[in-house]
Amino acid sequence: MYDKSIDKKWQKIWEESNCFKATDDFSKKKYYALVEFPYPSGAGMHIGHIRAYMGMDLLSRKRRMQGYNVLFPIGFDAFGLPTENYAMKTGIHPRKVTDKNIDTFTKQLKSVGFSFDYDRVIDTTKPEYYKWTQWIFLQLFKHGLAYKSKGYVNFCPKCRVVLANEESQGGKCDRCDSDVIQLEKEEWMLKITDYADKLLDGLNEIDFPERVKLEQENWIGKSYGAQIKFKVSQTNDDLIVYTTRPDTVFGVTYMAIAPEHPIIEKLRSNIKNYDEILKYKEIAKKKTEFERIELAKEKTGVKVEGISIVNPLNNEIIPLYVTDYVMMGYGTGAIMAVPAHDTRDYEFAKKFNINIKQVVKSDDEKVNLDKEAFCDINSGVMVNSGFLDGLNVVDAKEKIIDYIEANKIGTRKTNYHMKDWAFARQRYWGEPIPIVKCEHCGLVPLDEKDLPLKLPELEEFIPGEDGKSPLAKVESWVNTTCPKCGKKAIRETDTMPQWAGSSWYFLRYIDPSNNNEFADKEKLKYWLPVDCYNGGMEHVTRHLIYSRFWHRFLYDIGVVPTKEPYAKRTTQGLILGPDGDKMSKSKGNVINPDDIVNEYGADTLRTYILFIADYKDSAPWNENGVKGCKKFLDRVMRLEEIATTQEIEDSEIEKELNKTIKKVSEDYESQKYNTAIAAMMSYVNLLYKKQKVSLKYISPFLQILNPIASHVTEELWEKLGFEGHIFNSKWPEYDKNKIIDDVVELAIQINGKVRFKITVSSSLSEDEIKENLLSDERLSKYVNVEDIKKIIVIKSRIVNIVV
RNA sequence: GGGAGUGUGGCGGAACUGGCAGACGCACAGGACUUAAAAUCCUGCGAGGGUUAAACCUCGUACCGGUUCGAUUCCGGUCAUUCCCACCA
Repeated sequence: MYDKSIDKKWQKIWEESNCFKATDDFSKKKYYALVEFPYPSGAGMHIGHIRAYMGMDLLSRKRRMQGYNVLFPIGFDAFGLPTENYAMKTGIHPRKVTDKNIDTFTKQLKSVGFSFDYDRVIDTTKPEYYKWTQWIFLQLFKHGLAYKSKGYVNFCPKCRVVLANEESQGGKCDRCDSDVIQLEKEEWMLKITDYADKLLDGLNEIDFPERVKLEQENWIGKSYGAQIKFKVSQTNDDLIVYTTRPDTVFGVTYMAIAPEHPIIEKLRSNIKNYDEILKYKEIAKKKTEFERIELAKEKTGVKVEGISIVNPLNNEIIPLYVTDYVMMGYGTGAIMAVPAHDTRDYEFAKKFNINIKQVVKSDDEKVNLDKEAFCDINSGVMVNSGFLDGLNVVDAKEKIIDYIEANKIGTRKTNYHMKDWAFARQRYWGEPIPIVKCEHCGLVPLDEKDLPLKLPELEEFIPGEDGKSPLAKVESWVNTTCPKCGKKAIRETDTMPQWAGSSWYFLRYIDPSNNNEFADKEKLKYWLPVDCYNGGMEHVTRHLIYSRFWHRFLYDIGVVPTKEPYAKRTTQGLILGPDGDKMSKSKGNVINPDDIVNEYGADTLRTYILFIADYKDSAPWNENGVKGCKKFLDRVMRLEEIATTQEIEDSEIEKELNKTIKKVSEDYESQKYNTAIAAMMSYVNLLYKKQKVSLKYISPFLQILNPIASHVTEELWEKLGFEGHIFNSKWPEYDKNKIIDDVVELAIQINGKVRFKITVSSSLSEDEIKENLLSDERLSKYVNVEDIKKIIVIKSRIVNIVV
C-alpha cells in the first residue's frame, strides 16, 4: 500500500542529496523549464498552483532522465497589495508577513515533491533582487522609455492606487472590484508602445498557442488608416482626426470630439455655449468607464455653438459636437463622423437629427439606411465621393490616402490599441523608483553604484487621501541630495507596480546571487531562451507582454542574447470546485492541497491533477476521482507481489510495454497527461492478468511513471532491487519492431454499417483481403457478390463494401 | 457589439490525418472472499427492441441541413455555454 510515509522518505533523500540542482556545465545540453512563480498569499498554495507546476515538474524529470542539464527554478513574486493591506490592518510589517508566507509555501511545495532547484529561490522583495529591477528601470529611463506625464489615469478610490489599463478592465479594479475613476495625475509611464511592432513581430518566431498569440495581437491592436487635418472655419485652427476609413471622408456630416479635448479651451472665446459644454464635461467625468460602456446604447452629447468645421475634400461646412462616445485616450480624441457607415455615428446622428450621407453602395438589396448603418467593407462600391466613385473600398482607401498626402491635408497612420504602461503605485510594499527630483536638474537617476535604493523602515502603511504613497511621509528618506549638482532634492515616493519584479525574474534564476550584474553573460547565453514556460491564460495580456517587452529592450541594449525570452508557452486550465464553479472562499468550494496530500499522499494528488482532464481545459474537482488514482497507485505498489526475478518471456506484455513506452513518451511531450496515465493503467491491468511478471517488464514501466508518481516509483524501484535511484536512471526507449501487430482485426462495413469482423494477417495486401472477404460466407448473408459496386480498404482498420 | 473556444453515457473524459463512438477512471448493479463490514478480486454497465439466454436489429456525439463509400471530426445555419476584448473611430 502507498502511504505518505513514502513521500517523506524520498523527499528527505532528494533534499539531502540536492539531486535536482542545475549545474552551470556548458558542455551539457540544457533544458530550462519555467513556471509562473507564485505570489505568496496568506491563504497558502492553491490547487491551481499544483496543476500549473506539475506539467513542468513532469517534463523536468523526464528531461533529466534523458540526460539534460535541467534548470527548473522557483521563487516568489512577493511585492503587492494583499500583503500591504494585511500590514495596514494588523500593523505587522510586510517583511515579516512575506517571510512567513514564503516559508509556508516552501513547505507545501516540498510536500508535493516538486523537483525544483531550491538553491536558486528568489524573492522579488529582497534588496539583492530589486537592486536589479531598479537597475533595469534606470536603463529604461536612460533610453527615454520611462517618462513622467500628466494625464488621466485609472484610479481606484478604495485601494487608493493608480491602475494600468490591464488592471482596470471593464472599469473595475482588478483587486477589489470597485469602480475605477479617471484622475488627472502626474505619473511614471513606460513607453511600451514604442515596442508594439517588435512585440508583434516577435510572435512569429516563438511557439505560443494560437489563442495566446491572438490575444496578444488583439491587445496590441494595430490598425491602419490616416490622420486628416480639418480646419475650424472661424479661426483656421486644425482639428486632427484619426480614421481607419478615410475612403468615407465624403460622407462626413459632423465632427465629434471627446469632452477632454483641448480645443474646447483653445477656442473658448468663440464657443457660444461654453457653460453648457463645461457642464457636460463634468457629468462625463463622473461617469466611470464602466458606465460609459453600459450606457453605450444611449448616445449623449452637446453641439458646439459658434464653431463649424470644413471638410478638406469637398469644402462642406459641418457642425462640431462634444460627446463621450469619443475617447481622449485613443487616436487624437477627435473623429470625423460618417453616420451612413458607422453604427455609433449612425445612432448619434439619428438622435441629434444630423444628415446621413451614403458614400458606399451595397449590392445587397436588403441594406436599408433608414434602419441601420452599412458597415460591411467587403461588398461595397463608392458613390457620391467625387474622384473615388466606382472604386471598391480597398482601392478607394489607397487612392484617398495618396491624395491626402499629396495635398498635405493628412498622412498615412498606424495606430495601436495598446497604451503606455502606467508604472507607479502609491504604496509602500514595492520597489522604490530610483529617481530624485531636483529643482535645478529636474528628474535625475540615481548613480548605479548607489543601488539598491532600499525601502525605509515604516510603522504605518496607510497611503494619503490624495493618492500619495506612504513613503511621502518619511522625511528622512524623502529628503536627499541631487546626484548631479549636489543640491537639495527629494526622492520619488511612488513605487513600482507588482508587474515589475516578474518582468525579468527568469533571468535572475540563471545567476541568482550575482552581485556585479543581474546575471553573467556566459550563463545567459547558455541557458536562454526558456525552453518551455507554463502558466495561466490570465497573464497573457499583462505579465506575458510586459516581460517580453523588458526582455526585448534588454536585448536591444545588448545585455541579453535572445530577442524573445520564451521559446515555447503552454497553458493549463482551471481546476473548478466540486460544484463546477470557480473555486472561491465565498462559495466555500476551495480544495486545500495539504488535505489531499495528508489523506491520499502526494503522488495521488500529482496523478489525479493530471488525470482529471485534458491539461489545457478546465475541469471540476471530484473526490472519487482522487480515490481512483489512489487505487491505481496501490496496484502499482502491489506489483511487488507478482514481480519475479525469473526470466519469463511474454510476447503479449512485451508488445504492450513497448506500445506504452511510445505512447507515454509522446503524450508527455504534447501535454496529453490524462491519456498517458490511462495507458499506464491499462498496462498495469494487463500485468495483473498474469501470475508472475519478470522484472524486465516492470522497471521501464516504473521509469515512465516516475515523472508523475515520483515517490511511489522510487520506493518500488528500491524494493525490487533495481540499481541506483530511478530519478537518474536512463529514460527507456521503445523497440519499433516490437510494436507491430502480426494479425489485425478488420471491421467489415456494408454501405458504411459495420456487419461483422474478420481477423487477418497484417501483411496481407488489399487484393488478398478482398479475395479473403469475397469467399467469406458471412458476406453472402448481407449481399450478392454481383451487386457490389466498390470495395474500399483502409489498412488495418476497415473494409467498406458499397452495393 | 467584436474575437476565440466548447457542447460526446449517470459523472470526469477517450477517439490517429475523415475510418469499428464511449479507451481509462468514477458511480452504480450482481457475484467471490469474510461471522460481518471495509479493502481486494471477478462480471455487467449509451438508449430502445429482441431472445429462456445469446445471436441479432434500430437509434445515438447540442439542433437542422450539406459534402463523402464513410462525419464526433469537414462545410453552412440555429441554440446553449465559457473565456478575452470592448463606443478602438
